[in-house]
Amino acid sequence: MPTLQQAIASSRWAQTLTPAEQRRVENEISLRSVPKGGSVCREGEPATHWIGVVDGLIKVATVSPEGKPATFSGVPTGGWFGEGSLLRDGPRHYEAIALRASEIAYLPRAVFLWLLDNNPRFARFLLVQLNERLGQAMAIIEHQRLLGSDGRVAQCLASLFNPILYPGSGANLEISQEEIGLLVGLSRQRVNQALRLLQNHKLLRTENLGVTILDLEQLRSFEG
DNA sequence: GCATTAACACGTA
DNA sequence: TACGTGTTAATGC
Repeated sequence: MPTLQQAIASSRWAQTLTPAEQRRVENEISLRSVPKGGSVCREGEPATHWIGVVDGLIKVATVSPEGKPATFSGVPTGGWFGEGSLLRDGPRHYEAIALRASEIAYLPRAVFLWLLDNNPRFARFLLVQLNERLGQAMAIIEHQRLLGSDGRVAQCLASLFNPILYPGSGANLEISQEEIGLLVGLSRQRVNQALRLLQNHKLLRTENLGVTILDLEQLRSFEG
């Protein structure tokens, strides 16, 4: 169970803060334990907080009117999201579900905007993050319809390992094959098959609980 | 063909 | 014991 200080220290943007800014963040941030399958935030509700994954794994998705889920991306430990809805000051266009028991941090909108207005380094961090997300979205659009299941698994893992968005993770990520399946919309067995194929191509190594990336670039451009 | 569910054995925390 | 993994067989689109 992480403390407030550990939660803040694990976030890269926190290192841009002045002592005074750090104090305000510590005072106003809140932590919540979300059980596996629990809701982190709901589609349609007003965006009141910036949301960080202190520990765990969540997926960000929408549900179509027919009930079909569409996953945008997974967010592992160390990731922060929801800045788009905060900047627009509108309702969230997506929901977030915990894929495993997770510790989630909520930073109030007022503090987020205050940091954005007063700290250029924080603003720069946000720009880099937004730009990186845009790149991810483009990659999804470009590949989604062209790739088979193996390619989608490769893309999903490559985005989870994005060193700019999620610096803490390193080359190894603790994620079960079932969790990957939930992210990309495939069965565990099919994910297992895709992982073995990618392992044969020497792009990654499967471990007992998780995967180690050997070649992020090749993984990102894998087309099957 | 391709993916899914169900079922089983195996290894590890 | 509980969980994740590797594998196979039957079923559906």
